[in-house]
Amino acid sequence: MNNKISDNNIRVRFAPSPTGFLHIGSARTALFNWLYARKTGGSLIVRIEDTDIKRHQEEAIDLIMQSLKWLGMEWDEGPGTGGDFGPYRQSERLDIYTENAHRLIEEKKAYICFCSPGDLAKERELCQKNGKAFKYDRKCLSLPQEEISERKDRGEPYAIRLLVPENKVLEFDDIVYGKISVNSNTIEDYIIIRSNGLPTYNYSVAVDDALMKITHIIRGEDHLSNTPKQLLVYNAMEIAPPEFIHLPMILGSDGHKLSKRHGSISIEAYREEGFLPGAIVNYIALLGWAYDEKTTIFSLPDLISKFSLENINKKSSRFDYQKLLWMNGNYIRELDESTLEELIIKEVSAYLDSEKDLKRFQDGPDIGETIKKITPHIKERVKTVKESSEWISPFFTIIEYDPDMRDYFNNKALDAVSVLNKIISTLEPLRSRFLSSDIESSLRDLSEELGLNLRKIAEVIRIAIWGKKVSPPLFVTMEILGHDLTINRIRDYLKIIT
RNA sequence: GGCCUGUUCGUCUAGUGGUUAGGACACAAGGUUUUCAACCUUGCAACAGGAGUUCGAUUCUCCUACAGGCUACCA
Repeated sequence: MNNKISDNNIRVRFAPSPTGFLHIGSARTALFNWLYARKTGGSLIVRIEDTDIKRHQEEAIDLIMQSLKWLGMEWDEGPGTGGDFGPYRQSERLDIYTENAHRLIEEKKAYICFCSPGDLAKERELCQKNGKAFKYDRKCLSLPQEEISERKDRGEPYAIRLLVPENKVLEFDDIVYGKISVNSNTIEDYIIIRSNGLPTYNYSVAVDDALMKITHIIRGEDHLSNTPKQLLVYNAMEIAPPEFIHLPMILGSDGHKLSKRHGSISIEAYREEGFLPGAIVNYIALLGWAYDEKTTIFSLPDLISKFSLENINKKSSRFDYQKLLWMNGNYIRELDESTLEELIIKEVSAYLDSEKDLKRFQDGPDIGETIKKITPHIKERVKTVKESSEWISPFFTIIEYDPDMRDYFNNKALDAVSVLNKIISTLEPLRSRFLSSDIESSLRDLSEELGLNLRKIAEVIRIAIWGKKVSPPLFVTMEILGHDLTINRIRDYLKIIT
């Protein structure tokens, strides 16, 4: 995809399992891998871990890669991209796993197991009841060779287990979490190849990382406890393990695992909600990483130049939608006008098409033109692109006055009817020059004449022409609406309140 | 249950053996203002608890509590 800047051999990988959309947590993992690769001039490998047939969804692969690209990340090797260490889908590497497993059997580092999952589950349950830790009892380790051959020939299903050495200290130095050491006795002879021939995660991941010459494994903290098991595979294969960098988890606002009940968790959903990729990247970069004591806004190039593994922290963080919103508002304000216009045009057009309840004008104002005019005035008022529809749609639709807007002025010491009539006569002469500056000065004059402050006058007009208590800046709004529509809406409103 | 990990304002975080423990979001008040925002000012608010080491611990060690992860023929 792109030529390596320098051949320093740093190789990192992002290895999603295609079970759905790319979600927040995986996106952060991908981001840190990508940043590290770009920072060091190394390579980012994308590998699809699709060995779970039940949960596998073919479409998810594309969805995930689309989201990565949308966020601004590209990779150097992967499915569809190619590379010297492929294939990059585990489902296409099955032979590699079984070949290696059989070699391990020959080397007495693994063995065949005929125990049925059902029996094992029963035993496990029993242990749990008695409060004891279950560990596979190696029943099949001592099976005579003839029996193994015989049962295999009979077609009896079997799995392959890794022979875990006894009482060995498994140690690694995680760049984030420091020295981690576990006694091998706490690990059972876990299955590396299931009876259906497919490898299990802890085995295939280690085989692939080893064979793909991954030098730095950057992944979620949920894999910290799995690492010793994978170390066992490296040891068995006699390959030196890579560096490990575990990232603190991203939790929901209540401190529990991020899930749908916390709101949107997929990057795709945030895209649809009108979030900008830069804002999302900026926000998730700050979950578990900080550059200094004050900087919060980072462009992609900033992140690349400032990122370092040493600044990753250990504490899991909670996803704060409010802060993401704030961040997004920030990015919207910083966006150049024409890009923002395009986004808003797309959003508003889709909105007008999809909302069947809206009554659109037959030959209403031009969407593109209108949005160009109003964008500078709403860009600092919206936090997502999606919100722009609410601010803009009354330009193109017949407004409905809901009941509390109808009698809004009833209990106010303000004669709305007479004020509105005066406003009409003030505005009518402006027909040929219906510009916000002229509108404003005429209304200021009127305000003085009536001894009524501009705020009140604006309030009446706003409700009459917009049907809401909140609108984009009023005089510009009137200008864009145009003389006739403005006057007509005021007249309509008058009819309703008299 | 066993194993592994973590704990600074409500949230994201900075930080150090001696600091008025800093910033950001959120919240509150004020300013600006045609509404709402944006913007500016100010405020609120934290070192989980207990022992120890030390002249001195938020910082180092241990224990407890709480939280998270792994403990599958899921990844």
